[in-house]
Order: sequence, then structure tokens, then C-alpha cells
Amino acid sequence: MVTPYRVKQLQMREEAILDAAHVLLGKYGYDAMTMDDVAAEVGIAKASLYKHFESKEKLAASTMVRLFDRTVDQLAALPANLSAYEKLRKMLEWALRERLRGGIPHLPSTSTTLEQSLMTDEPYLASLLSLNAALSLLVEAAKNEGKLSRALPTDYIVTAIYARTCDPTLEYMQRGKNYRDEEIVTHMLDAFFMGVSKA
Amino acid sequence: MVTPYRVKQLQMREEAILDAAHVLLGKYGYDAMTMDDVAAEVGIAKASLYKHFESKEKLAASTMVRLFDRTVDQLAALPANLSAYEKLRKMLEWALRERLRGGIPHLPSTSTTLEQSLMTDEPYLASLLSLNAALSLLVEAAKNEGKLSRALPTDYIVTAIYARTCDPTLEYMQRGKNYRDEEIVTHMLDAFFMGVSKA
DNA sequence: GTCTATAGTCTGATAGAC
DNA sequence: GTCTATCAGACTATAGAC
Repeated sequence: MVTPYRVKQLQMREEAILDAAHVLLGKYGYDAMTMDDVAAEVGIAKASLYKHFESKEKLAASTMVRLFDRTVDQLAALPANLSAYEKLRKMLEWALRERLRGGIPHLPSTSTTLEQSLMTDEPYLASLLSLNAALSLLVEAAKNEGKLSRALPTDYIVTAIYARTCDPTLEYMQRGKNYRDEEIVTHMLDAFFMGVSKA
Repeated sequence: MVTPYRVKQLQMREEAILDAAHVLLGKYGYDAMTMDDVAAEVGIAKASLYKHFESKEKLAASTMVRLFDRTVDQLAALPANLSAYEKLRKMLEWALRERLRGGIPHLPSTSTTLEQSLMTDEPYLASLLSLNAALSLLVEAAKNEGKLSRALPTDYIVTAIYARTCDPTLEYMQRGKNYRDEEIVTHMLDAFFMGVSKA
């Protein structure tokens, strides 16, 4: 029988690996991140990585699953009295802030290879579907509130929300150093909800 | 002295290589595209590729330069009587259609490695700057027409236009098969200019 | 430490311009 | 017939998954 201590150590190490992968995926993207990087960041031997995750693809998938689960949690934690529209706005704002702090985007748009493998990863798909369902409901509700355009299909809007989290505009603005993170988030939210045209 | 015939053959082959790279970059992205793929697509030996382009990075950079130059041409070809706002809309529409037909995005957002090397590629930077200048002028003009929001900085809007051409929403909607390319373009344009909110 | 993938190079054979 | 570009493909070196 395994001692509770060992189990706990394993869980903590797994979290540490996911934290490292999260940071490195955010910084370099999937293709440029190496398993050596991850091992070094965690401070463990590379072989130990493979005790927890059987492949680089699985590690990335697990990192995405944790992100989706956190996103669902975030959604659940919003004040209940907010309108659906306000909730969507808060969610996007949260995701953009996370991204600016070095977090990973909600879409694996940086790598075709990763995308392919995720499409056959059951836990990933399950987690994604669950988040999708929650967001689709919110978008529908916001349409019913008269706050979102009915001309745009719900799945388009949901996808567009995900896409905002991997919008290279974020990095370009941040790299340019002319804008504070606050301003970037405000511009992104305004442009997404109101468009670039004059009201 | 080299015969004109030979020169012409060389130019045609160079175009063919760029065409192949354009298609493959659009389909697989920079990292997943191999030089063997390119050679096979063109139907020439790999060594011959290197007669024209000294490296994969240079090949990608040249492909981007050609895209930027074509974009500038496209801009110049627009009817002179259009407003700046209408020109911007037409340009984005053109870029989105190209992308849906398998073209490459205007930002190298698919690869950190490529991005790094492009940042030190003189011809690439020159071409990008030239397009940037043209687009910035248009955006400013559209603001003066009262058509674009003054709350959003010009460089933000310009970057956001580029970013629309590599928006994964495009591929997701196209992959889903529920929408015709026409509809996707319309939704993208509406969402970009008017936002997702109810007018 | 092993193995695969791939960028980039080299060679000997061949075809086609002149 | 000569010459040069190109070809197919073997080869090297390196990076990185495992």
C-alpha cells in the first residue's frame, strides 16, 4: 500500500509540472516548448516527467483541461445578479488578463500538430464541450436580453470569444510598450463588443 | 553572359517555389512545412530550392514579402471614389477571402521561431512597414470621416486588421461545414466593424 | 542514451541548350 | 559534341521526443 505522503508528493509534483507547462506554453507556444525546458523549470529529471505524462501531447492536453476547468470555475464564481451579457464580458476580461500575465490561450491555434492530437484526446474534448455548453447558454441568454446581435450565430460568437484569447494583437500591443495592460484589455473588450466603427 | 531564356526559367521557377510555399504555409503553417514538401510540390530537387532561397526562413520571409506587396497592390487597385472606411472594409474582405482559399495570414502568429527570424529580415521589415504606413493612413482618414472610433488607437486598429487574417475563428467555422465562405466573411466583417453587441 | 525528423550539403548521372 | 543546370537521393549534423 502506498503511503499518503507519497501520494501527496506525486500530486504536488504533477501540479508543479502543469504549472511549468502552463508558463512555458504561454511563453513559447507548443512547438517551441521542449520537454527539457519543462523538466528544467520544474527542477526534476526529464524521465520523471514521463512518469506523469506519457507524451508531450498529453501534457499539453492536461494543461488545457486544467485551464478549461478553471474557466468553468471562474464562470461559476461570478456574482449571480450579473446579466448574461455582463458575465460574458467579465469572462473575456478575466481570460485576457490571464493571457497578459503569461497564461495560455484557450485555442491551440499556435500549432497544427497539437491541434490534431487534441482532436482525439477524450479528456480534452470532454472538458472543452463542457465549457462550450456553458458559454453557448450564456450567449443565448445575452441574445434574449437583447444585448447581443442575433445576426451572428451563437457558435460564431463562442468561437470568437475563444479566439480573442489567442489574438496576436495582445502580444503586439504588449511588446510595443506604449500601452499598459489595463488599456490593452479595455481596447480588446471595446473592439470585441462594440466593434471598431464609430458608435 | 547568361541567355534570357535561362533567366526567364529561373524567374518562373522562383515564382513556382513561392506559390508552393504559399500553399503549404497556408495549409500546415511554418513549423510543420518541410523543405522536402516544398520541393515535392514544385517538382524539383531539394538542392535546387537552395539555389533560390538560402534557408527555410528566407523562403518564408520572401513569401510574406510577396503577400504584403500584393496587398499594397490590391489597395492601390481599389476604386478611388470609395471612402477610407469602405476601402478598409474591402481590404479586410479581400484578405479574409484569400485566407479561406488557403492563403497565408498576414501575421506569422503560428510560429515563434519564424517570428524571431522575420524580425531581423530587412526585406520583410521594409515591406511590412510600407503596408503599415498605407493602412495607418487609411485608418486615420476613416477616423476623420467619423467612421472609426477615436477611442481605439490607430496602431491597435491596424494590428487588429492583420490579426483578423489569422483568426482561428475562420478555420473553425470553415471546418464545421455549417457555413458557406460568404457567410463566414460577412460575420467576420460585421463582428470586426460593428462588434458582437446588439446595435 | 536511443531514435526519428528534418535542415542543409554533396555527388555522380542525365538531359537539354548552345 | 560540349557544357552547365538539374536531378535523385545519399549523407551530415542537430535538435528533441521519449
